[in-house]
Amino acid sequence: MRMRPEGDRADLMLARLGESGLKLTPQRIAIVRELADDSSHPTAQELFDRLAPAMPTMSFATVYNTLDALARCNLIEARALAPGATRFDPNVEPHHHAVCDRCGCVADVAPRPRSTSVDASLPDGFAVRAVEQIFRGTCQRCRDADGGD
Amino acid sequence: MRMRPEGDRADLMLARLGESGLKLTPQRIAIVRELADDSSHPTAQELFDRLAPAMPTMSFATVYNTLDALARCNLIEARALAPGATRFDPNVEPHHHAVCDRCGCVADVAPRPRSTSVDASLPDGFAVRAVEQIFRGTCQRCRDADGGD
DNA sequence: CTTGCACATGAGAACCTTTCTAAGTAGAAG
DNA sequence: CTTCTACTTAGAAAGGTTCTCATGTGCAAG
Repeated sequence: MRMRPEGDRADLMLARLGESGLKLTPQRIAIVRELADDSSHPTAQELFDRLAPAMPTMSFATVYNTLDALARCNLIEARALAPGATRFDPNVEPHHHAVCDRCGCVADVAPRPRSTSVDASLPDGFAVRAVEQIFRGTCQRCRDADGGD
Repeated sequence: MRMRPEGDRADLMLARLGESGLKLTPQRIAIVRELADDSSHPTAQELFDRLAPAMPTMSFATVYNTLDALARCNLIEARALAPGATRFDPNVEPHHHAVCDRCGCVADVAPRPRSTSVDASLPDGFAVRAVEQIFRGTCQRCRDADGGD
């Protein structure tokens, strides 16, 4: 994974969306641009709130429809990292997550080379597609806040 | 982890609940007995449905309150293994999960000895409390069904 | 140009999951 | 018996997600 100039990933996602036979409507373009370079793992509500000022008539249905279409094209992944709202991740390369118990923030964690080897005692006949790791704990900010107030 | 005679784990959980100053009401006893020896990771709804025939007046609030109390006492854990309803797990020893993409069933996976060593590139200052692993894929049943129909 | 069609959108309803509230109940303490 | 506290209940309310359906838009066919 290397650095990309801004907008590059959004353009790539839009191109792939188009190739899949989906129309590049203003709403879809706005959602893709909002999400493409965002590593904060936003919820549908958060995306909607950010887009609302620029597109006041957009509805939740469109946000969910677009996120669903992006997920089908393997351009984003929907993640259940904690109870509550689903989070959407534009990073589809294998990687893991650190989730703060207190504030709920999510950070990407690079995979370890060996973490793909599956020698765990899986159920008989279970065909593994992916291995997800979630590191639960407390982020720097929350630890600081804890000591401070 | 070793085999336990039936009811043993339920009794242990009830004893601990009592020690925590909580009353052992019929509702709580029923919920604990239903959950204690169940490794299917049921949702609140599933528990409610199973208990309803025996306790027709019980409400969801009681199910959630009890699950919350059990979680606070570290007798169960609430898990977000997929988008949708939270699942409740009576196994509080460190372990991982295999989740079927198709039917959503969940099976426990014994932890690997080395899997607790955290040499991943975590965010600066992140204090790890626990490492969760989720193996995503397809269970035997769904693979068989796929070939069969 | 007009018509028809397939696809998208928008607004709100509907649905599911979870939490909250108000009122009632049971049991222990005095 | 009275009082106090904890618990339960039913339903309302609050999030999150999906569905419905009328409307709109762009394109292809006629």
